[in-house]
Formats: sequence, C-alpha cells, structure tokens
Amino acid sequence: MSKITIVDVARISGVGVSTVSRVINGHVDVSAKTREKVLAVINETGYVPNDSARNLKRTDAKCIGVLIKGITNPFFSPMIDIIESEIDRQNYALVLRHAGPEEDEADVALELENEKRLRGIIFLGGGSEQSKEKLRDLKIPAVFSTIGATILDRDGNAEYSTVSVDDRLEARHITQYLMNLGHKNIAIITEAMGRRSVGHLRLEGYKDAFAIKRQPVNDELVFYVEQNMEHFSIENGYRTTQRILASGKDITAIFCVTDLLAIGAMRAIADAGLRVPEDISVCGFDGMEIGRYSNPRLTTISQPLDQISRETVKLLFDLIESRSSHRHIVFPGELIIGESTMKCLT
Amino acid sequence: MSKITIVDVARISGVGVSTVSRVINGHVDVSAKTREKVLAVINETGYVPNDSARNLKRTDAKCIGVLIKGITNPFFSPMIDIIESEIDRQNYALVLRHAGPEEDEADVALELENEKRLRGIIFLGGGSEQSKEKLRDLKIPAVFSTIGATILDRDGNAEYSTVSVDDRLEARHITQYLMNLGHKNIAIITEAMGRRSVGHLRLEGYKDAFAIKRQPVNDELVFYVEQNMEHFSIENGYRTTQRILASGKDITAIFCVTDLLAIGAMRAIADAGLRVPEDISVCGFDGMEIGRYSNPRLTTISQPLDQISRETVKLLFDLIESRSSHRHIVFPGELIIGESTMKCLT
DNA sequence: TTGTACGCGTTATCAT
DNA sequence: ATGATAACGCGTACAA
Repeated sequence: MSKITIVDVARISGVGVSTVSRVINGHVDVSAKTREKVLAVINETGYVPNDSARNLKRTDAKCIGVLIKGITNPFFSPMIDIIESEIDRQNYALVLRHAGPEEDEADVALELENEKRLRGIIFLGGGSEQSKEKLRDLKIPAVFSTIGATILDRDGNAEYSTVSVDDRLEARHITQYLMNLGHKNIAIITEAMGRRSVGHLRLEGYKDAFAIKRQPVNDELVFYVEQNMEHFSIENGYRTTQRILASGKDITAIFCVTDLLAIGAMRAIADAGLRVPEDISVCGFDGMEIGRYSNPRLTTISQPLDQISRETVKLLFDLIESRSSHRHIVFPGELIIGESTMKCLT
Repeated sequence: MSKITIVDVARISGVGVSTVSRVINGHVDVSAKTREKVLAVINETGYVPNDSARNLKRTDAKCIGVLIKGITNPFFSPMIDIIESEIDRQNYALVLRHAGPEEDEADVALELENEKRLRGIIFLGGGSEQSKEKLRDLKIPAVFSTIGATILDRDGNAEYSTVSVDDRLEARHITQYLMNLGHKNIAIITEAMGRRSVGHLRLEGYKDAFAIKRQPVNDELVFYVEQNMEHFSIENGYRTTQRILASGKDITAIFCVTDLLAIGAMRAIADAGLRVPEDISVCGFDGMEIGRYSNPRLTTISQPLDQISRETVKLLFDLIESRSSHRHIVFPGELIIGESTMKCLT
C-alpha cells in the first residue's frame, strides 16, 4: 500500500484533481453523482489528504494553537477541556502542541504558526525571559494564560495579552491567613528560578506579608526545591519537607507554592510521626482537584480556571477580530480553607 | 512583518536558495563566510522554515509519533519522559500528538503519518474496536502501550504490537489478595465500556477470582462509574462510592479499577464518617505516584511503566529496522501493599 | 562551492 | 459543473 495522492484518486474516479479537491473540502458546486463516485474511491483506497501540502496552499484555516509547556503538569488538564470547547463553539479547530523541558516555546510557537495556518495562539506555561524577544516575530495574537502569564512584564506591554491571578498578591493573602492563625515561624517551599517565575512571585508575596507586619523574614525558613527533578512535583515536596524537618528549625506552618508540593509535604510530615495540622499546618496554592480529596483536605488558593480559560479564549478572539488591543486580565484567587491548617498552639 | 521565505533570505544575503537551504540543514559544503552571512540574515529577519513545505519534500525525517488519547489522564505523564529520552537516544525526533475524546485516534494517526514523515508510531491509550480497521492503512509500524493495548485481540495479530500488563490476571491477583485478608463482600468500581476495555478486563479478573474460589459473583456489588463525566477521575470515584454507601450493601472492601477512583473512594468513605481500612478496605490499580503519598497509602497493582515505556520504544525500533515482526509483550504487575487494606474483621 | 530548475501534493484561478 | 494549470515554500539533482 504505497502512498496514494489526490492525483490517483482523480485518475481512478475518472475526474480532474480540482473536482476531487472540491469534494474533499465540501464545496457545493459539484454534482451529487460525481461526488458519490469520488467519495467511493476515496473510501476504498483509504486516501488521506496530505496536511503539509494543504497547509502550504490554504489561506483560511480557522485554527487556534494551544502550546503547553510541560505536559507533565496536571495543573493544565482541566483548562484544556474548556478551551477546547470554547474554541469549538466558535467553529475553529484546535491544534494542541507540547513543548518539552528543553525546547524553547517561542521556537515551537513560530514553527506552529506557519506550519498550521494559525489565527491565534494560547500559551499554557512557558514564557521565559529569553524567549520573550523571539515572540515579537509572531504575526498572530498571543495570550498567555495562568503560569506563563506571570513571567511577562505587565506594564503597558502591547506585544501579547495575559490572563491570570495575581500570584504575588494571593501568596500574600494565604501567608496572612497563616499569620492570623497565630503562626510566626512559617517555612516556605518554592522554586529558585527567574525573577518573574511563579515560584519567585509567590515568594515575594510571602515576604510582603511579613513586610506589612513589619516583621523580618527569616531567610533560613525559605526552602528551595531540588533542582535535579521536576520542580513542582509531589516527590519534590516530600523531599524538601524532609530537609525542613531534618533542619531542626522550629516551625509551625509550611506554605508550599503549589498544591502538589503540599501533598508531598503532608506525607513527609506524617511519615515523621507528626500530625497535620496539629503539629504543622500546611497550605498550598493552585486549587487542584487532588487537594479537595486529600486527607486532610488542603488549605489553598484556588485559581478560577474556568473563568480564566473562558476569558483567555474570549480575549484571543477579540484580538483576532481586532475588537481589542492587548490586555492583561487579572482574576482574584479564592482562599479555600481545608483541614490542613489550624490555629498555632504555641 | 509579512511572511518571509527562503527566497527572501537568499535575495537579501545575495546567494541562491540552495545555499540557504544547505545552511539551514547544516550541510558541510558551504564556505564559512557564506554560512555566516546567511545565518546573520536569518537572525535579523527572524526567518523560520516552513515545516509543511519541508515535510512535503523531505524523505528522511527520523521521526517517531506518540499519540495520546486524552491528555487529561495523568497516568501517561511519567511514560512520556522516558519515551522521549529513549527516542532521543536513538537520534530520532518525537512528535507528540493528543487526540480529544471525540476524535478517532486512527484518523489522527493517519493524518500524523503523512503530515510528518513518521517512521513509527506509539499509541498511549485509545485503540477502540472501530478504529482497528482503519489502522490497517497505516504504512508504518505501530505499538500500543499500556491501556490501549488491552483493547486489541492479542491472538496472532500481526497488524500491530502491544506492550502492557495482563489487566485481567492482575485484577484477579489483587482481588485474591482481598479475599485472603478474609473479605467476602467486595464491591468493584469499574467502567461500562467495550468488551476489551480496561474496565471490562479488570472486571473479568475480579470475577475470575470468585470463579476460582467457586463462589458466585454478586452482581449487585458491581458498580459502574457515572457516564456524564470523566470515567476514571477522582470525582467519579467519590460519587460512585457515595452510591455504594447509600445502597446500604454490607461490604467490607472496594476494588477500584484505577488509582484515581480509589483516591475519590477513600475520601467518600472518610466523609461518611467511616475509616479506611478499619471499616472498609480500598485498593486501586495502576500504581500512580499519588497513591504512594495519599493518606492512607494506597494498596494497588503497580504497572512497571519504566520497563513498559522502554520496551515499547525498543520494540518499535526493532520493527522499524525489521529486526522483529509484531509481538505482544506482557509485563507482570506488582502488588503494592499500602495502608488502605487490612484483615476483614467480621 | 554555488546557483538553476524541477517536483512534492494540494488549493485557487481561470477557462471551458 | 468540471478540468487544466499556476502557485505555495522548500530540498535536491544537476549544471556551472
């Protein structure tokens, strides 16, 4: 079964290639009889149009690209479904692409743009400082959603749009919540990355809470995840918490900058023979499903992923149809009080 | 900034298109001076080769496709990394594609095959009965890994290869483990799907355990997940378990056919004021990371995803290089005894 | 070492 | 309604 092309189909059906093309693309100006004949040939030959060749010629592919940085992150999963259906509702097709840890998402985006005939692109994660410049070469509107959005400067930037929560502010809120429970020695588990990474932004929020209370931040209570494995994974939360416990620091609460870290932290605390929250309170950030089913339930900041996803798509279409210029939309997070935090007893 | 092509680059650099092409593809037969000049132009123009046009011409793209059915399933996440690095080790590129719930994975595979110049393809999930036939049109070797593999008949099928555990056998093992703990009234939460779906296969294993003990299966203890949401989700495990508890059936153990279902089940039991495992033992299937960090730790069947992933790639390359014909490789699962199961006290 | 010209499979344009 | 043919952007013989 060697490769069969539109020419073959045309020859076998006894018609011209243009006619076959018309049938494939559902044009109306073709007789029912001819259409059926061609369709029959297509069916029995198992002919599949070559997408590369189509994209080379086509001008009007109503297509939106979604670029995910790190497929490993289950955080994005719930967003995809919503984005997919929203795009579908506009009668556009969705091209989902994944960028590995080593790939530069800007390169992948550029490639995607002219490989498919994209009208717009959504970034989930990614958005490193360095790729920022390359993004200028994008000819289509881009929207960064959630994590990736934080990494960009928001101040009057007209190159792309962002939709997210205010990581720094929300991190301050949950830290303040811990403080209001009476906690003073609050450790934080975060990521040592760029100045505008989520990890850093949430750390800033943590520091803000102390600044507002006019209390010094104890740098020894700032713990960074291990570098040699997935940064925001359960396992990393477990390992890092073990380091915290082994350090002998007298802490009563841990703020993990993601829920997955918090899940690992809670297990590490339990394995050390301590209780959550009686001995140590734990809170996360993100509002992932798992936190609502963990034991104990996780106290966290919930990101309104539904709204964020919907707004992301809406904004993108506004941009595509020039109804709007680039904007930076910020949604409020919601403090979810679970069972993993309680009043400080000491 | 309109679209810039290889012709533009050639014109600006004052060379021919073939020279530019040579530079792009890293051919050696081009003077260092010319190369630099071209590279400079490429850089300042932000030129990106059109992949569609390249694939149209290229014949030797060393590319492997990985098709994931349902990106929502975190079960596959750990496999991707391994598969990616294994493929990389062979100096092949990886093209990752996702098929939505509505898409036929066979269509996507066919499209992927001639869009990129794939040498082989790996299916993660998917593999429905109906798409089986379309797969015949694939001109490149295909390997189904884990979940999707089960759906195919293994008996002397020479159309594709499979790598997986024996779902039916392993399900029997863990059911027997529960029986050996003294449990008699064992509920099962599974999926009502096709004859060879994982849900059905694992249900068969459950029934086998009873058959071997010459005990009748109580059909009233077979519970099916809700159809109107993700089948193997935490939430579905929660809801279905609520139904089990509300049914008033006198059960002492629940076998959930996936770990995610089990996580939801444990939470539902706790919310009902009961304890795991003292009141009800719970076990899962898959061996996902979350089960090792849940509270209590989950008893489950662990699939050797490392080995499965590695073997999947190895087998695919054997097929590509005609060192092997299609095979069906089965790995043993491992019973992981957690804290979510204990002796039946009644 | 470098440039010219053709073909990859498809769609769009222009005839008919 | 249908067919012939010129692009689309690139790789690669082949010629120079």
